[in-house]
Amino acid sequence: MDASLLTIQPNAPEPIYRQIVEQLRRLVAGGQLAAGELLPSVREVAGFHAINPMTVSRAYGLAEAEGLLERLRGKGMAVAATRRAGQTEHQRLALLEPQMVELARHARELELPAEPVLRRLTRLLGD
Amino acid sequence: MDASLLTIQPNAPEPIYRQIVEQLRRLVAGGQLAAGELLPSVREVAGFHAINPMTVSRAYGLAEAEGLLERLRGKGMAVAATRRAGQTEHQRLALLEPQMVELARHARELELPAEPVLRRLTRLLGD
Amino acid sequence: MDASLLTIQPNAPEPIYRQIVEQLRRLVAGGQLAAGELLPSVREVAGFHAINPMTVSRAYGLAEAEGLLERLRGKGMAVAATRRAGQTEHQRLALLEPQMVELARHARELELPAEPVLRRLTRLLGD
Amino acid sequence: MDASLLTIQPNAPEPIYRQIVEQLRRLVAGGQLAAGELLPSVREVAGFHAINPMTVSRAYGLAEAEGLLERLRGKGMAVAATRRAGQTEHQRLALLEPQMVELARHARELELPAEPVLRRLTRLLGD
DNA sequence: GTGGTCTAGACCACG
DNA sequence: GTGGTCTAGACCACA
Repeated sequence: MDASLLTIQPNAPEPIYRQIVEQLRRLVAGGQLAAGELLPSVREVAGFHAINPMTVSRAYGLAEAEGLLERLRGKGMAVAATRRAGQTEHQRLALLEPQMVELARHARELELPAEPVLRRLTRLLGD
Repeated sequence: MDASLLTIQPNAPEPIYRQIVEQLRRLVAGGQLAAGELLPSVREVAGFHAINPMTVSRAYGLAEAEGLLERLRGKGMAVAATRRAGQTEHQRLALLEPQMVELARHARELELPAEPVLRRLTRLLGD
Repeated sequence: MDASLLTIQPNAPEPIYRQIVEQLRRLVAGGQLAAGELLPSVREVAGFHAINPMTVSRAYGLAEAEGLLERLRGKGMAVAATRRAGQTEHQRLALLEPQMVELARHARELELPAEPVLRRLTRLLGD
Repeated sequence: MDASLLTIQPNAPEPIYRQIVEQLRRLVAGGQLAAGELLPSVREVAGFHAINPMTVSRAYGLAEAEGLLERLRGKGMAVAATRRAGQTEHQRLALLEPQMVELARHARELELPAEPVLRRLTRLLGD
């Protein structure tokens, strides 16, 4: 995996370390990161995105704690071998559920009908 | 307007005062809060949702600073008279854009095709 | 920047947090605070002037909201990088306009001729 | 005296009742309101400026308390007979002192030289 | 170390 | 009745 796979927004309200952890979760669930695959080093990620190494380290640590990653001594962090890549589509969709619920609530507050929202999302998802 | 119009999630990562400000923005843009309409008092909102009055006051203050609300001395806060109720659908959709972009990015990270995401959202928006 | 650069008058009708915001505006516009410069920490300012940290925090937060300052996570608040230090003299003079208009109105109400007012101000500005 | 002599800014941070009291002080000191002169009624001022009668009443009450006005039974409020109209220029200038000091401080914070400030004020005072 | 959020409560200003 | 300001202090999040 390459450091450029991660998207970091330093000024987002979402803290950086959590941006990383959550992206890792999705990339593993979606199979873009296969079990056993080696992650870029803390220094590499930190350098590439110009962020504090401690922040990356913290993210890796949390991902390890939840069983997403595992530490390979002398080699770095890798996707945990126990992770079967690619959960079912249904399981992956469930990870998006909270965000979709919130989006729907906001659309309702804006008195937006479903149609334009779906049209715009169709375009965005089509990329 | 009634204090029950606001939805507060005390345990969300989003701070309460910002939840309020952002909901006000959407409710005003969507026309559910008309220009000139009086908002529930700080104490009323605080009591109803069992939060500290200062938290509500902070939200109202910020909304005033950005020109969304205005203070009617001795009467309370009202939607700013300069706010034309109900922007165009296009303008309201633009307020959802960042959230939709993020949702699409996450779906891509999960390697989810567009179809199941749109199907689920159609249901959620239909309510 | 040093905490002593700020002048706080605890008994002025102008609330403390706004005294701070407005001083920051002028100091940045005047170039005494350069873009990127780190501000004294909340605790430092609060301690130096014997006021509550939250009061300072509130001022910093508002200044950030209006794009004057930016948060450097873990390091503190700094003058926003987008702020070009030192606007033109004309722009800075415009920031004084409301106060000058009000002063002139009061002089007129007092039936004071221009001459003694200008003489006194010349002295005050000469310091 | 006519209600239109008073300038009211309902949205200024300065509370309305104090705007009135301070204007009365200056108009009396400057001689535009002569000792014994009758003021417009509370209702008249409130109606003309579209503000709450209680606010005007409070201002009149305070002005009476400090000996600026006096209540003439059945006739209304008048400038106190003991007020000699027109203090010396020096005394009137002293009433502007705090505002001039503050203006000078702000100019210094803006790194503005005396010359453009005085030039602008000359124009404003000349009206 | 940095700032952020929230609370509980006092007190003020305004109408 | 309304909102505003400030305090003291707890606790969290981030680097």
